[in-house]
Amino acid sequence: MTTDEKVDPRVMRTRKLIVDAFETLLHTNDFKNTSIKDITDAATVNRATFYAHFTDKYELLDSVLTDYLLNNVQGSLECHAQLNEDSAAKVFLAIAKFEKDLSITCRKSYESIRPMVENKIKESLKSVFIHLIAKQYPETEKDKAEICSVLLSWQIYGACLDWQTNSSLTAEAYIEKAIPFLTKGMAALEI
Amino acid sequence: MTTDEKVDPRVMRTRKLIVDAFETLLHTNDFKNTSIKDITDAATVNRATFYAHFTDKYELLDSVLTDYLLNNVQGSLECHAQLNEDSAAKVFLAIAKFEKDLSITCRKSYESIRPMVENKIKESLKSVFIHLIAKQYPETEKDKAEICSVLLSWQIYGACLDWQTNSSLTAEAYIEKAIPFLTKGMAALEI
DNA sequence: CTGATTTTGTGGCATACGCAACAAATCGGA
DNA sequence: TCCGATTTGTTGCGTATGCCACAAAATCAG
Repeated sequence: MTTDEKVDPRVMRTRKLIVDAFETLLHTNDFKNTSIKDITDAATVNRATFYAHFTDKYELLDSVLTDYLLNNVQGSLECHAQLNEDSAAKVFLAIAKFEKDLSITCRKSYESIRPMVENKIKESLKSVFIHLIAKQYPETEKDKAEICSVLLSWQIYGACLDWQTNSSLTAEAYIEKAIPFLTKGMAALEI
Repeated sequence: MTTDEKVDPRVMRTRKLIVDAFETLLHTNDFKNTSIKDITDAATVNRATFYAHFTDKYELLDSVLTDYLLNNVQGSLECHAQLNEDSAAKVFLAIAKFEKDLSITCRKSYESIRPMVENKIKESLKSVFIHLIAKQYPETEKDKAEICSVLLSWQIYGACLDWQTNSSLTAEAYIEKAIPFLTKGMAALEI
């Protein structure tokens, strides 16, 4: 499944230098005021080399977010997970943790990257649900599975945002109250 | 004084990778049982690249020791230091600390590298004293200055070793008792 | 708005590094 | 002792990175 073509060690190394420097910079600098030169200087990498890896800083950010979501959100589910209250709750908690971590890691940048983060999260959630549905209800038509996944991802992200801004409950308590509304929607897959 | 020719960032980087990996390896591996491949694997650097930086692992060790001594022993003296009891004591304490640090850092390797360490320390001490003498007694003939420096360096290294193995005094107390013997020798420079 | 300055991409050329292969040297066990 | 297996240096070639210069775009001060 995972393409493990051998990668030149130099490529991995400079990529890591760039990503690490980027993440460190976001602790103290606003994303939108961070130039490519700032990043490459911090990474002790030539500016031209940056462009051999990423087209611009947005692609770099995207890559960082993708990696993190892959490891933490999609990784929060066992490979044999089912689509049910349990997995929905796990995903909710993973997203909540992800946003908290990110708001700390990126301090100064969080507001300017939030829209991109929101998109990435919903993409990631959609991907998770499509995968689960295809495994559990293989006969479901593609459109239906996609729409169901999109709706679930919007619900969960919306719930997460609401929890952060309006709720005084713990994440666990919040999702428990929200679960019924999610499962009712999922049930439509059974028809 | 210090030659600050611009160095290719790649050279600095891989050199640091090699040195860092080497120091880390010495925590757990005996120097004499550590192969070049062990070092380059830990450094994620190609074996051929190692030979572009060092001729063998002895030169690597030498380089590490030289750097450390330059920063810690020779650096323990102000640039305007005089050759007197005070500077001799400072150098003694710096060497004592150096050997202690090294015995911790190199755990498993300390015994197998000790002879090399001893030579490097005495070279470093000799260099320090020659420098001090040349500054303070510029008219001293070269041979005399060298001989005096050699004798001082052997005295001090011997004192350090004796303190480590036989003495229960603190380093500060030990050197205080030893100082008179050093200064008597130094006095011969004034003749 | 204008002009100056900074940032952004891109390209060519020089250099350092990765890789595979090799012979010589060293090591370790019958 | 000898033989197989590592380790050691070395080489040629392909690739990634560094460096420099340049023009276009973006930013900023007046």
